[in-house]
Amino acid sequence: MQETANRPYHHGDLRRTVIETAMAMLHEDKGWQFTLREVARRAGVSHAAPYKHFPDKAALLAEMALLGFDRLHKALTTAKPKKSNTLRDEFFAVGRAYVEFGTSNPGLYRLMFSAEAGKAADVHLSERALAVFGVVTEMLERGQAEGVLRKRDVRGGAAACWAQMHGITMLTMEGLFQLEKVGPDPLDAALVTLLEGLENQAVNS
Amino acid sequence: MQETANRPYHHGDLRRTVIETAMAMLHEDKGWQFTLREVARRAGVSHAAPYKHFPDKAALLAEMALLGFDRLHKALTTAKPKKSNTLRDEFFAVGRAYVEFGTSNPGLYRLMFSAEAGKAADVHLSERALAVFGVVTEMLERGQAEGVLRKRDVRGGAAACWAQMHGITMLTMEGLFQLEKVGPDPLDAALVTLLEGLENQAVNS
DNA sequence: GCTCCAATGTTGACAGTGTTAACTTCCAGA
DNA sequence: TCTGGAAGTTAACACTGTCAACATTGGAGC
Repeated sequence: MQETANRPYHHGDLRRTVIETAMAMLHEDKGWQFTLREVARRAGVSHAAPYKHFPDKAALLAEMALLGFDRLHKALTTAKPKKSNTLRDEFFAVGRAYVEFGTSNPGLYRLMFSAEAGKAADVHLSERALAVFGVVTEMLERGQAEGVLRKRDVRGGAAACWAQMHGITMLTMEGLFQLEKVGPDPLDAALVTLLEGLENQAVNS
Repeated sequence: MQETANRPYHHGDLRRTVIETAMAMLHEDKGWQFTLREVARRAGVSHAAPYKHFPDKAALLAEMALLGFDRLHKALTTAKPKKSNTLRDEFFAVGRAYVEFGTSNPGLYRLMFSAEAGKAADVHLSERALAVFGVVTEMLERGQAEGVLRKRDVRGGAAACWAQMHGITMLTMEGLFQLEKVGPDPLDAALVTLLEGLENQAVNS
């Protein structure tokens, strides 16, 4: 991108390039920090060019956060087993996919839940962000319909699930779940505990 | 602090003042961002003075994070009911205190779990940070000893608890738990679900 | 009591950042 | 064909973290 020789004056698709470059930089430094000027540099464009596409750095962050929620949503839905499996399998598949997403995109995941990104636009209240929540809710509804989970306000259970997965993810990212203090497989332990709190005790032995 | 007239050349206790000022600024902007120069300004001291007490901004952040863990630890232990209450009461008291701490110190809480603070020194692996984990572990051990909680590797259960509380706290801070999507009292719902996942089903009805 | 030194505070500089304004280039629609 | 506006550039501003060189001081050792 650096050869200024034959590069046309107009980039052509700078908006997308900026986002992609920023995403790539987020992947390198897990500190989820990147500089707008460096993004421009890598895109082979002057440092003020991005401002023709984003009013603000915060706007770019918000956009990226939304993109992150899209990807997370996709990761969860594709992880969900197609065949009519037991709810337990689905539960673990989704849970593990959630944590997996976070730990393999720590910078992006951090950004998605950071104050800077959320403040700009109401990222977290957007449909794209809440779609993730929807995946969990659907799963619980199915569980209740099948009688595997106890009948309760689904929303509360979904909140518990979300919180649990989010918590596990962040603590794993921080390296806290690799501690011997936390036992051999804390991720599974946490998921089991959560699931058993949701289950219908009368049915499942 | 701004009157340069009678202020002595040496501040006397700048280290503490810097930390306190930074803490105060953290409280104002929930964005957990503050600038070293502004801290110095408020402390009535030149912009380079803090460098005589902290090698780095990261070092200051790390120190503040550790202080945060101390405060959280204290908040949890003082919230724990003194009288020999039921475990359930203790559980809810500690859980609510945890979330309460986070939501009333969002900047500090964010800092405590941010990558920047953790990277510098191994903040999260320090005894002061793990003391918080100890509170949860103790609680679960008591529960198992009393037969209220099912006997299992305590560490896994403690991991689940910690993750759940951390998750609830962050999602609450983000305003996600004020959504109608999430039901009337998501905090309690999440805690109940967690507790019932830990409980010994044979004993409790 | 005096002296000197190390700790503490100050000043000035440097590179780098986000952001804006004024200017250029170039494509698309009249 | 002409032209207006979208897209990119350059130059500047105020700000940041950090460092080196300098100033001030309280206190340890004589």
